[in-house]
Amino acid sequence: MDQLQKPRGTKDILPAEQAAWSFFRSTAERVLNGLSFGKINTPLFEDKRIFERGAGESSDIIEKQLYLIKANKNEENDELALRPEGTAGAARAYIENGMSSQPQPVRLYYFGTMYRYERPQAGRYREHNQLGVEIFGDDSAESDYLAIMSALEILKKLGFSDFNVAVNSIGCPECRPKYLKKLKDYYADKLSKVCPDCKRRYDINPLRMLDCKNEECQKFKTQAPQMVDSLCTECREHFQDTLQYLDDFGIKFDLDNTLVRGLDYYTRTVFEISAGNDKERHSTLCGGGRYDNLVSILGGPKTPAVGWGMGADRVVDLLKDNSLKIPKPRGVEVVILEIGDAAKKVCRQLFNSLDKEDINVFYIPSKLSLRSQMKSASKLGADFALIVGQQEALTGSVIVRDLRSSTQEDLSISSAIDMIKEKYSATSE
RNA sequence: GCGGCUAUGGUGAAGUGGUUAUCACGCUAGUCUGUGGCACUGGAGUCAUGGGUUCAAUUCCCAUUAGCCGCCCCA
Repeated sequence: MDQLQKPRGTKDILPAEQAAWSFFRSTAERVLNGLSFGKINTPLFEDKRIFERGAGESSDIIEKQLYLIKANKNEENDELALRPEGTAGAARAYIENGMSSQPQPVRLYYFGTMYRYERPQAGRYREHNQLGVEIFGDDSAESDYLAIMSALEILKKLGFSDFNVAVNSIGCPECRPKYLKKLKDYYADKLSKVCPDCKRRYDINPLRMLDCKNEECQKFKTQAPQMVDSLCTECREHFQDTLQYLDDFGIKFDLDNTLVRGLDYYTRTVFEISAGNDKERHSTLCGGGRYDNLVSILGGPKTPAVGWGMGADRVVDLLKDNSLKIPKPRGVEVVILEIGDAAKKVCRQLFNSLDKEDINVFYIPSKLSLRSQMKSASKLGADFALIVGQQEALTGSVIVRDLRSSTQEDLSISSAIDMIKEKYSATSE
């Protein structure tokens, strides 16, 4: 038979990698629970209009990357789509579950897979895991700060110390169009001198022109109008407040007037976080911003909100690359080796008393030689082997062998139990 | 979606237009029969898939698939 392979851009997460993943998840949950975020799970797929309306039909994510699905083979329409991001679904859930009548702000977080049809590369998948938070119902800069701070806090607790935080404000539907017009007016008579990429950007996404690395374009960039100078009063004040919070709490950031996000629902604050050595932000770890109009676009009450998404796969990769300390899960701690039926009774007793103490004991009687049983014990990765054979059964003793140091001693049954108990009560947290 | 590079046992690597395709580690079976990680002896690869060129292809060519890099975009 042909061997089939996994779909492009997906991956298997094997047992060896699970420790890093659960470290990421448990750290994130601890931090977020501590900041009064509540966890929410939403469906993997939604009515595709949820995404279209929120992210914007012309955005790359919707236009080119959306996975459309049919409910079944006979279904004509593909009105469902795999979620390409988590915010729209969370906003839909906020509305549908009447969370607007709960005490505001409502702080939510989620963890799950996202789907985007695009060309895979390192740190870029068609199915990837994302951790995200959303804060609904507060338009103050406090929440912008809380959002950014919570992301950094998670990264710090994971052991990272060096990242880039880029912040910008892209204004609101009032002031943003005015700025874009200014920018295009500025470039209008320079189009012939600008690089081909920028010519293209002029129509599609003029803000990207500010980000051009081409040499010819540099001289125009410095003179170009800046978004921050074009913000309306409310937006400017909100942005200043946000930056003030970051300053006050000693969060280092770069103002980046070229920072724009790929989803249409963003307003005002936008930010991205990348690893310290990734100044260009080729591989963003976390990106987000404010989206004050999304809830009403999806048919809910006018509700300001801010949130972010974090690429779990990228963070986990980085954990491994930086060889940060990842707590190991408890495996087998003690193995009981029974040689001959005479030892059965004692072995049961040992198993029961250690199992009760929540020690991970592996006890499956085997007829194999002591030699091969020792081999298996070694392969199980146990710390201790308790060996009971004919002789021990007769004298009521047990051999306690420390498999790490290869030392062993002959103890009575009760002192053997006590010794093991002590080992694990002292070391286990 | 565009351009480029790559593809050899589980992993990492050699290598060749022609009889049994190397090496390390790992895995596995056994020897040593009351003591593991040592030692020794074995085992496992249709050289990504499908075509083509050739007397002959793992080695050359094409396509497909997948991975990686750049662009685009983003998590």
